[in-house]
Amino acid sequence: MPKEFVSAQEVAEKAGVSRSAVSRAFTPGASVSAETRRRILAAAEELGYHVNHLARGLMRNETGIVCLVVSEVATPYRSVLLRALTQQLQSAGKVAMLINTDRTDGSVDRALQQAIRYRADASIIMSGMPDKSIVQLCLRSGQRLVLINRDDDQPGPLRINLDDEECGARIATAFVRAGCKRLAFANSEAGTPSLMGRERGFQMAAKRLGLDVVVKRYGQTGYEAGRVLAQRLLTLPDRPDAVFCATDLIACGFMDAARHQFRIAIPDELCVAGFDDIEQAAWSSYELTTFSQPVTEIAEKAIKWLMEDAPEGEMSTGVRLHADLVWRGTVRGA
Amino acid sequence: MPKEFVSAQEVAEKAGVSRSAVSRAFTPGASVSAETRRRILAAAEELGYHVNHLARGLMRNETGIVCLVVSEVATPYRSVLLRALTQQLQSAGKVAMLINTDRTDGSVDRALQQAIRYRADASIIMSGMPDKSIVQLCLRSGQRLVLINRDDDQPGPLRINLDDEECGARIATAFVRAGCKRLAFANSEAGTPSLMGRERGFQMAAKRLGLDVVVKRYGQTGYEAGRVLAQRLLTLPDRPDAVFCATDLIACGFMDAARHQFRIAIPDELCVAGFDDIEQAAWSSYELTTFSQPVTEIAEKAIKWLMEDAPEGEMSTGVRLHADLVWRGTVRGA
DNA sequence: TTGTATGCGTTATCAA
DNA sequence: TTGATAACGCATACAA
Repeated sequence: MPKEFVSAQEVAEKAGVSRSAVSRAFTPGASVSAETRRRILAAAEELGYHVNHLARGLMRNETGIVCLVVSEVATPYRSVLLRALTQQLQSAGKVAMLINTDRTDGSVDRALQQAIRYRADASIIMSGMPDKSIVQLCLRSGQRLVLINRDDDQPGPLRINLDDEECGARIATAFVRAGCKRLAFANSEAGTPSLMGRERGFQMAAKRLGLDVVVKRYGQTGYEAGRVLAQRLLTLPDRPDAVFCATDLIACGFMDAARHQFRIAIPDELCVAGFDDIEQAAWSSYELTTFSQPVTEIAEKAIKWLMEDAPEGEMSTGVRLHADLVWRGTVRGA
Repeated sequence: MPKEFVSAQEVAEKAGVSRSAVSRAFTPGASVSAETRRRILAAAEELGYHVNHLARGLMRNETGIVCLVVSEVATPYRSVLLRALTQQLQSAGKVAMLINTDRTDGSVDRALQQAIRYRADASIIMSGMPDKSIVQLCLRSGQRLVLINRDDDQPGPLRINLDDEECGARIATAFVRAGCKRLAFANSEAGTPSLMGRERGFQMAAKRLGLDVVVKRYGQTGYEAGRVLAQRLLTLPDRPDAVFCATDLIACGFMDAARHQFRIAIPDELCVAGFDDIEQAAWSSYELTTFSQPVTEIAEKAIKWLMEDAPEGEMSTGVRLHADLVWRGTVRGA
């Protein structure tokens, strides 16, 4: 039980070489003869030796650790993004350290401190916003930072965002083309830049098309919020005939309330659209028209950037990706 | 940009003390005077110093890292379990390293090798089964292992399982009490011990009650499998009037097909039950009667065990937790 | 190609 | 309570 891990020293002795030889045998591109290398690997295999990445990180100033900072991992969209990131991280030879944050103050800051303690090569932030000072500290320490869907203007980190405003505009046009007159936007109170961007784009496009939008905001971005928002929007004297929901989860809650509680037919009496394209959006109980988050592309951009030698290109200022509109059954006249 | 992390040495110089003093200031329970400690912490704060956990782990033979080995993170049940584990890990002062596995051969083994390379204090396996030899290696290295929902009999790791067979029996009884005569079980081809346990318990209890069970297995444990299984079961000459689905996702797919494609009323013409109690099971489009995975309890047991000083109690042989039956609307006569 | 010597940032031991 | 010194396991500059 209290037996320790086997070290390079033991392998060296068993293979009858020096420990530097062992080190070289496990370093790609190092200068070792084929025969020595073979003997060392055999000894290592037999002893169950595995390079200590902590010690290696100490020497190389590169740990291979990438911190993933995220709240609400259990949410469909978040977990899909998490999967894409960890998978691509692994393919790139890195390893993911997962840090859960909550809505409390300083939660993200504490996560980044953890990243620093483990000397992570980079951190990818999917929730919340870190304090400027800690961002500066990370940057000074040579750690790379990626912010996903958190609009921010301080230079240094790579910022990956979507064309949220444009999406809002596109779905507004689609609603109008479907003959809808009374537009509504069902948002959460979270007020993150992406959510507000969708709201803004939707509202402005509607105004351009000569329509007003009634906006309600409630709770978080989940199913329950959708139910409550349905309650508030569908009891209005001038009931909306088209609703753009800030997330798919909100849309699901909204649709369930609309159908089962208000007996409203979708899309005949009410058009609905969401955002994220979570798995449930494709389920036949919903068949939700929605915008798809380009998760794979997001993960690619993030990891490519943090693997680069000199990330000081113009890319580091931020990239804006396109979210495709996925036509399903909740908006008339595809 | 190429500026390095700040070390204890720099803090020591700034505070006018030795680096051992700095080390002690950051070690709970070490012997430092209040005044010295204050000065050191002030200097550290100003310089942005954070203890290097890699170096600390090297000395202490304890890294604080716990590896989470899992496939299909993006699945509702898995992501909820993942959240519970990471949260409780963090509360316990540990940090989670997430390793994604797939169905390919040796995937879990490679994950555990990664755990060894980073000298993880423990690994928690939620998917697949590692090879005996690598399990032995982990154990010999002093690494603790937890297997969640993977039945296995080799001693050493803590094994956490549910009372799957008993759940199968309980829902069989409920179906019979609801007046159902033609029982079916919708399983995946994955054939994991937990899935097979549910099938076995269901089947045996039905036999005791004088009924046969028609079993179909297809695909993985997701929504699509449920749709296909509905196709196969609901077109049978002697159509089932009660189906126990191995997972909630299968149940959702099954119900959607039953309702929208076969126009079958649930629960009037068909009773359905699932397993996991994922969030969607509570959505009003499903209101699925199901068994709830005691995720919090699972995480508690796992983390308590791997934090213990001497885990050599009888607990290490394995624990079996109880899954509650959550009554909703898809089984008649609650 | 190989071995020797040195350093990475920390904690533990010991003497003061 | 404090400081000097020796590890921890590894990678690399340098000499052979």
